This record gives sequence, structure tokens and C-alpha cells, in this order.
Amino acid sequence: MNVLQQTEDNLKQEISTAVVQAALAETADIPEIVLEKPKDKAHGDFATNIAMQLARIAKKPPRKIAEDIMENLDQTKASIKKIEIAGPGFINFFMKQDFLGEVIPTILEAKDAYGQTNAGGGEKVQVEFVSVNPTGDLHLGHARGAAFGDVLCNLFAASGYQVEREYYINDAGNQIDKLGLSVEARYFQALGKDVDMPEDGYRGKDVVEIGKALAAEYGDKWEQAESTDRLNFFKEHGLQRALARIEMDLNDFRVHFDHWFSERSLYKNGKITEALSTLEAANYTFKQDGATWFRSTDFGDDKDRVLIKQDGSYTYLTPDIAYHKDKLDRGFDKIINVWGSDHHGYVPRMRAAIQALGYEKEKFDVKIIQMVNLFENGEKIKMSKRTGKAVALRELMDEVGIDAVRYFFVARSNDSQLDFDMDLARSESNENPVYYVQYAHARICTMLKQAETKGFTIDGDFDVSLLTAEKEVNLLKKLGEFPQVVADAAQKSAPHKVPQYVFDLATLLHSFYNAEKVLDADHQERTSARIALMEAVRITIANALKLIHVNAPEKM
RNA sequence: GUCUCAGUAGCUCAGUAGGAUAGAGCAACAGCCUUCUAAGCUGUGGGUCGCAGGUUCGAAUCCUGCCUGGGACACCA
Repeated sequence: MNVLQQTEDNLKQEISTAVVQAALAETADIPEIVLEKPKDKAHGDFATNIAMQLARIAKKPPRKIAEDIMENLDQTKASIKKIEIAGPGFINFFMKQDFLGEVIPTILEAKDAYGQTNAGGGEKVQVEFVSVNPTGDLHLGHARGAAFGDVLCNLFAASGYQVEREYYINDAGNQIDKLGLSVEARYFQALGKDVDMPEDGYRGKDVVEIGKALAAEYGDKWEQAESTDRLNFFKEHGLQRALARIEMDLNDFRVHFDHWFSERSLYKNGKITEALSTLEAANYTFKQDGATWFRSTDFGDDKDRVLIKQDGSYTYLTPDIAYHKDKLDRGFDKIINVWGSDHHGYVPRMRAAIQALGYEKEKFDVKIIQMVNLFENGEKIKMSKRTGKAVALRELMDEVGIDAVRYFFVARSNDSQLDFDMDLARSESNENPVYYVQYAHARICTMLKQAETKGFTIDGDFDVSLLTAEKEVNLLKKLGEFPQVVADAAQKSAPHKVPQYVFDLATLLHSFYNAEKVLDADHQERTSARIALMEAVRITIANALKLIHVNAPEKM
């Protein structure tokens, strides 16, 4: 399924053999052979720096080593046309014309599956993301994490990992009490009563709407109820409705979870006390000032952390430790958390807890998502005009569209802050990368439809060797890279490589389109080959967009 | 004060398990539609990779220090 990879592996193997044959180094001493794809065509199809890397081991000048390797290389076996030594000792490989010959057939056969590999080897990965407290609607900061986590999971799934998506619901603790009180106040207000909001209540319009909905549904039924019952009612219903809203927003944002994990369940099934006793048994806890502490400094944390407060209640950390223990006990090879940058400082104590519980710290990984700043008319808008709080995901989706939001959020590296330009995201022009890529896809669809109406054969035989124009070769090379790009993005947890790739591919397509005519009655065979090429590009663009959950329209 | 992310073209950003002349989009300038979608293409200009040292054949990339900006430093979640 991964044609170029095959070619590269063969080449690496031959290089390795040549190194040994030239007596430059023992097999065990050879550094990993890296093949790069030079930007400059004069440097060939592939290049390696192995001669420079071997300079110290072989105790010879790099260019001499390169010559030795060249002499011992079986060129016929690795389908090489020409080799050159350049610069300080680079070896440049010019491949025979046909090394790209399998690219199109591979893609046409794989279709939706093109891009998938088994790079992950079935490793079990769990990604926990979003996990927003159910005390209000998702805003744009959460949305970036949602898009990131979602695409990361898609990448894992495509690259041969077993992946599970999980949302941790903070449905215990005092923020739920606050939610209950806030909903209660909004309920009374919806009934026309003059009731003040609690001091530090949740003042978002989401809670107002929940209060209204409950008033409409239950009337004044809860007005006279006993206060404990009443508060419990508002806690439960507030929680359920807030969660439902979050789930719906995520659903519309094309993000779905395999598992919604309740914090409360940890209280009910004793997992918290279990985690605490594990820590205690391992001697990582102590009592001081009436509180129970976790000695996280043993694992490099800045200071020790309270687990049980003076008043006997848990800190936020305690159930969270139990939660992570539970995740690891479920047998994942790796658990990845996607957190906002405001939780960055939380990482060392969690990592300390993982180790204190007896797990390898390598199994635990946190991806930090930097802040999003919104810009409109060239000005920064941090707060929503309507709610006075951070702009809601819902508003953003309504204003600029889901495709644009997702693409923009994923297109930047997670550890760079993101300036989100509303005007750009909204614009239907070539300035907008989303439209640029989608347009490439739609263009191909139009061509293929035209081909049909004009009577060209679409699924017939084609001869790939006719695709020798520069822009055709560029496309073929780019197409062949796709599975590696996906696997690399998964391995490095770098979803932004996908928009980058598909943008480049779209550029090559547009460039080709303007330079060459696909449907040409005077060159039937070349037309057949080009139709196949177009279909291969179309499939690849569609697959790349699918990985980031952006639509690939057939016409625009 | 400590930790952390960032600092690359006028703007927004790629590139960072060291590699050849540091890339892209936008903006600027100059061209291309009787021809499969001009939501497109072609070309030009634009850089002390924050600063200073160090490591080596080679540093935007690794190490140290400093400067600037964001974020975090609770018996909150």
C-alpha cells in the first residue's frame, strides 16, 4: 500500500550492503540511513548524507566514502538511473523513470484506504481530549483542542494504531454544586422571581437557557420543594443538560467519542481510595497541617501536593490520579491527554503520580494546546459581544462554517498560539486555504464528469509511462508521499502536517491544470493516463480532507 | 522569582532525533481567461532565522546565558 516506502527501503538496503562491501563499517556500526527528498531537482529524487555520518567511523573524508559506496552499489537492483556525489559528500540518486509507476494503480485500488499503513503496529493508544467541565458551553479554546484531538485520533486509526477517544466528565466536586445553584437561580428568574445569582455562579447564557427550559417544562413545581431535594434536582438536570449541549456542539463539530468517563464513578466504585492506598503503601504520602499530601517532589515536581484537604474533601488532583490509574489499568500502551496551555503547570504532578503508582512515565503523554486569538476587521476580539465571555464554538461555526474552523485550527502546530482571522476564514477567495484545497477537488470532479459526457473512457486501461511532463511527475511524487505523511503526523502527534500536505498537493494540481490539458481527443492514450492521474489526486485530496473532517465538495 | 510555549520575509506561519542556495500563503509589483471551473496560474522583489557565546566537517535546529511576548505557578477546578 505504500509504494514509495518500498522503493526507499530497497534503496536503503542496497546502500547498507554497499557500505559493508566497501569495508567502511560493520553492519552494527552503520547509523540509520536517512533518505531525503531534495527540494532542488538537480539533487536527484533521493539523497543521503550517510557518507558524512560515516566519516568518523571509517576515518576517511566523506567524498571518498561516497565514492566507495557508489562503486559497491548494485544499481540495477535498486532501479537507479544515475548517482552523483555532491557538496560535502551527499550522494544523490536519480531513479529510473518507472519508480513512480505503481503510484496510480496503488491509489486507484486502495481508494478510501489510500494513506493507511500499519506503522503503529497495533499499538493501543488512548486519547483523552476536550473533557470540559459541564458548567457551560464550549468556547473557541476548547474547540481547538477538540479539532486537534479528533484529527490526532484519525491519524492513529489510519496508521495502524488501535485508538480510543475518551471524554472525562467532571461531574463531581463543587463546580457541580455551583452549577446547581446557578441553574436554580436562573429557574426562579425564568419564573419571574427576583432572585440573585450566587456569588461565583456561572453567568453564561447557556445556564440561562437551561433555567428557562426547566421552568417551561416543570412550571413552578420546584418552587416550594424542600431545599436539598430542589438543589439535587437542579444539579442533576443542570449537569445532564449542560452535557447534552456540549455533546451536541461536538457532534456538529464532527467530533465523537468512544467513551464518556464519569468522575463520579470513581467515587462509587472505590477507585479513589484504591489509588490513595497504592500511593500510601508505596510511601509517597504524608500528613501535615491536618491534610494528606503527595510527595510529588520525589519525581521532580516543584512542590508537594495536597490530596485530602483539612476539611476531609479531595482536591481536584486526587480523583484525577485515580482516573489515570484506571486508564493505565485498562491496558493501553500509551495514554495521551490534550490539555489547554492554562493547565501546563499540572503536567509534572500528574507525571509524578503516574510514576508513584508504579507505571512507566513514557506511557503518559500530554499535548498542550496554545491559546486562540480571534481577529475581525484587523482587530483582536477576545470576548463575545453577546455573552461577554469567550466566543462560543457554536457562534464560530455559525459565522464562518465548520470546514473553515476545523481547517484553521488544525493547520497550525499545537504549540504555537493561533491567530484566527474571521474575515479570512469567511472569505470565498483564493486567500482562503480551505477553499483553495476544496476547489482543487471540485475541479477534478468537473473534469471527470466532462470526460464522461465527452465519451472518454474512465475506468479503462492506461499507460503510466506516458506521464512524463514535469508537473505530472511532481504530482506522482507528492501522491506517493501521502502514506508516509500520515504515519509521520501520527507518530509525531502533528496533525498540522496534513493540511500542509494537502495544500501543497492542491497547488501542484492547480499548476498542472493550467499547464496541461487533460481531455484531448487527439491524444486518447495520454488522456486515459491523465484521467487516471486525476482520479488518483482526487482520491488523495479527499482522503486527506477526511482525516481532518473537512468536506471535499464535488462542485463549488 | 520558578516552570513552560513562542520569537524565521511587511503580516500569518511551516521547517527543529544537525545537512546542500532557509520555504509557503497573504500583502506589493508585472503578466495570463474565444480552450476541462480565473475560488486558478506564471514571474519579480523581500531574511544579521530575537541577541551573545559554545559544541563540529556542518547549527534556524543541540548546549549555556540574556532580551521580548503569551500562559501557569491554591488545602480552585
